[in-house]
Amino acid sequence: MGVTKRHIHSMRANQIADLAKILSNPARVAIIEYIGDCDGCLCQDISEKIRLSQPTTSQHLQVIKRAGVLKSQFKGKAQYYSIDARKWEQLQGLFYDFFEHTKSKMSEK
Amino acid sequence: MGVTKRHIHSMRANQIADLAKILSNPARVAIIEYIGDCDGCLCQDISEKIRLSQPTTSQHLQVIKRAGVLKSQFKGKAQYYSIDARKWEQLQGLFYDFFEHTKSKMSEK
DNA sequence: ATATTGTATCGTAATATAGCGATATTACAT
DNA sequence: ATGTAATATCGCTATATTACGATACAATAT
Repeated sequence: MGVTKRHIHSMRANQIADLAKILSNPARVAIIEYIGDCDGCLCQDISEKIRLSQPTTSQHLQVIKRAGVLKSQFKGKAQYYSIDARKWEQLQGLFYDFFEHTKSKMSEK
Repeated sequence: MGVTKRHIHSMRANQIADLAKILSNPARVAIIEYIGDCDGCLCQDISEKIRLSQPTTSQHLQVIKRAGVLKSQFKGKAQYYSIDARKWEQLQGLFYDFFEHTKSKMSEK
């Protein structure tokens, strides 16, 4: 019926899918790349850099933030975004484990 | 307008997004996990295992295959799917580089 | 030739996603 | 108090994705 059937899959499969979803849009990849560069970026600057409107950029930022990968801090009226290094490390570990686990199962055969 | 604007982003950002898309659905993650286990699986078996219909499973298999991550081989009427180890390694490398690159930029600041 | 079996494809419906303009909200400045 | 600037949210449209039943296709078996 067009809705992803989350409940039939394992927690792990859902978790990996949720995190992969963050990177499944090139605008979000570009945002993460840019924030890595400037460390403490404004939405407006990001918006200009990646050439998407401010509302669209803001929405992508929310998606990444909801997943815990972004930190943000108000300084006056401006909001400075940066990557949460701990979460980033954690995310990397999750993918790494998945890749390695799959490989180890292959080589057993 | 609801269409991802691929052309405004870098090749690299698009490439990462395309590959992340493979893992952005728990059914596909589950399929990859299962194929890793059995090495040479039938669509039907996978379908039963992940509890999605045969057509749905077949579609997901095509998505993963189109990205080059699956190999398949007919033996009579049956089609045996397995993971392309080289491509898997390559995929892992791409994600690894992205994570590391982002981290290195963060630590410079 | 016909039946059976395993896959793929078609058609369709429902939900999700991506994008933007308009508007609201918030904080600082004057 | 009013204006300005940065961000977030609302409302909308168009496209993409997910899922399934029905059906077509291909290879073996009878």
